[in-house]
Amino acid sequence: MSVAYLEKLNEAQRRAVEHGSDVPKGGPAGPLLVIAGAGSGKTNTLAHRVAHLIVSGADPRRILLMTFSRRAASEMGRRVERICSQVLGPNSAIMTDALAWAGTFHGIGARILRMHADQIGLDPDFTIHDREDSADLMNLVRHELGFSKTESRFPTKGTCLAIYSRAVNSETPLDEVLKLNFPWCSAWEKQLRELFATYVEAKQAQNVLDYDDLLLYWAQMMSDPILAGEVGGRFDHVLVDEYQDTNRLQSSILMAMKPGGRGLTVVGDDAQSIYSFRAATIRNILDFPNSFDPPADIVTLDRNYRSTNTILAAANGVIDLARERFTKNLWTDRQSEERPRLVAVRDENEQANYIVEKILENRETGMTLKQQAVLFRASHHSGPLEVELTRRNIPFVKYGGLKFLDSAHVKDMLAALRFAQNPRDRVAGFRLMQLVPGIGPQTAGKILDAIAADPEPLAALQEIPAPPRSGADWPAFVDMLGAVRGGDGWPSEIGLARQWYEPHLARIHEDAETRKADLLQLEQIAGGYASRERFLTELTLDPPDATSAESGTPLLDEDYLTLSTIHSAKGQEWRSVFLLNCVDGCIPSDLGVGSTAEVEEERRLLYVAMTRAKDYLHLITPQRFFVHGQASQGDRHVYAARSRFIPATLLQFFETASWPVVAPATAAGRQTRQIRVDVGARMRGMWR
DNA sequence: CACTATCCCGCACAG
DNA sequence: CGGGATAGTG
Repeated sequence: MSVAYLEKLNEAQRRAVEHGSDVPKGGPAGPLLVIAGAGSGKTNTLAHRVAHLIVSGADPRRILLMTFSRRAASEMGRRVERICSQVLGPNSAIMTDALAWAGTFHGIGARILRMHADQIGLDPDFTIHDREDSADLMNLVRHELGFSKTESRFPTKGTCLAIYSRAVNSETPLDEVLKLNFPWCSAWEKQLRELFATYVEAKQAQNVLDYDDLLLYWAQMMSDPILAGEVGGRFDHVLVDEYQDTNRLQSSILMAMKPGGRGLTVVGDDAQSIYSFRAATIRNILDFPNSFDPPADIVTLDRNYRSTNTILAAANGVIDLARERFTKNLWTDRQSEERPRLVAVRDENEQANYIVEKILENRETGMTLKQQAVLFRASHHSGPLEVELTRRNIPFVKYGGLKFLDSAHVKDMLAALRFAQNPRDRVAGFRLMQLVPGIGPQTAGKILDAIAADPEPLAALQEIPAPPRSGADWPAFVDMLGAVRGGDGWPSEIGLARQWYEPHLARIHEDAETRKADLLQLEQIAGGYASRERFLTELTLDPPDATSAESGTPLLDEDYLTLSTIHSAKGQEWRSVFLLNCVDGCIPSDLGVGSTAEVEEERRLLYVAMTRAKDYLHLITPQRFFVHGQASQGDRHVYAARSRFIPATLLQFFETASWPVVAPATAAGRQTRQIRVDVGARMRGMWR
């Protein structure tokens, strides 16, 4: 079959798209691995493959497409639809249910678990804990077991959860996880085991699942042959994007869904693997071909359509120094005279000034803000820049870091809704009750204990005598829960919760007014969902990931600059990219230099950042850093050196510069003189 | 027992 | 700097 849409693809892309086309009626082909380098048209190829399957007769309702984020899933859906409608006509009935099963592993897991809840002894009304909720529950259990008062310090709730999560996601026994990833916690193995056992029991008693459970329960479910057949048999084709960032548990699920690999396609790039902290392992992608007999077919996309040859040369230079590599270098025919720039500035404030100046210069030449982005390793690195952008009235949207849902008042509101949804959810109830004046941890705990055993916990709550010091606030609280639970439907019930909450908000927070605006925004968002359950689930699995300078979301037609962590920039591209803090300590992060594997991942992170750029790339190296943990105007600082991932041998790929450009030193030039010898770095170098 | 004041440790990336 | 444990007060 020769179809117009195939002609726009290059030879390798086309092989990936047409793989298995000889199988009749769009039936499942053998397993396929697509190694897709940065900017190689991966999303487009995958979209074409899905569309091609549909056009060839596959049922779109029987296609499962798993992406790394929800955003990627909906983008894929749009593209597939566009391609299909070109071929089949805009009103073709086949598309009405197009890609009903596109989403993240976690989102799909939640959906499958609710569908089969009764078959695996799960209450389908379960609520889902996000990471913070999970940590809170871990903390409750930690207290209960008396581990918060141990003589030497017991690991914090976050560390406990990280250990637990790592063990689950990497399918590794606890002792090994401790030895490999958390050696400083090894002494607590016995206590941790007890903690985790109690944590699991608590989750079950409370009818809550955490992120890991969505995968774990799904994987466990697949060990039953009947259920495995049912779930796996629901899909003819299973396609997974960003396969380099999946973990053992996810690959187990996949193998259980499609044991022979028929209908299975995975796409990824080992050079862009940056999620090992979530237990992702590139073994998944490397071992994929030989997990099957006969082995999977492999298609490699190594032509880059995104970046200029000079940017690509620099990026290839960086990744060439990686200890282990499995993919070939990318190539392009986009010629450019301009090499990427490596710019030394005095400190983070100068870095902000430099970037603002260049961004405005770019805009003068016709490049919109939307075509430009500033990337960074850690969310807080953009602090000084955000201040400067705000001061100069440059609109921006920031991805990554502190989120809308993390603020206390939003969490309070969600706790109210979640407790109404699932009154056995102790984390929600515990948080919520303490908002009532006169109720603290003790009272809240006792009330939760008292209602926990009752099959109708909210009814039991009505019967409980008001705590002595809570006065009229108690009946108001109980009434609110009843009203929200049995209220006149979604989304009006969120208004009931807000009306109850507002006086408490005003009492607890100084800046109640701005927080109130957030709650109204939450209510707006809530209106877009069909039910309370859907709202809570979707919000937990797909939290809004951007914050903007002004309150509220910026208008879509407005021009704005993108600020993003490198992790959140995955899969994206801009004409001009600036990378902040390209120095040792930031890239690699000083927290990530413990093992070779960690350092190698930091290198890939730099590679991912560099390959986001189409035409212009600036790596900024501030030479002086103000250290954390001092007053905002304090001047304790350290000197930083250029990232170790750009050694002298790679300087040939860059245009190096200092900024601001200074006049030759004069007697008065003392304050602006450039650093000529980084003595601090040399001294440190003596020991490495 | 709730609530506030103080001191100390540890710290990213995110579904 | 900010969460969290701890001490002190009403």
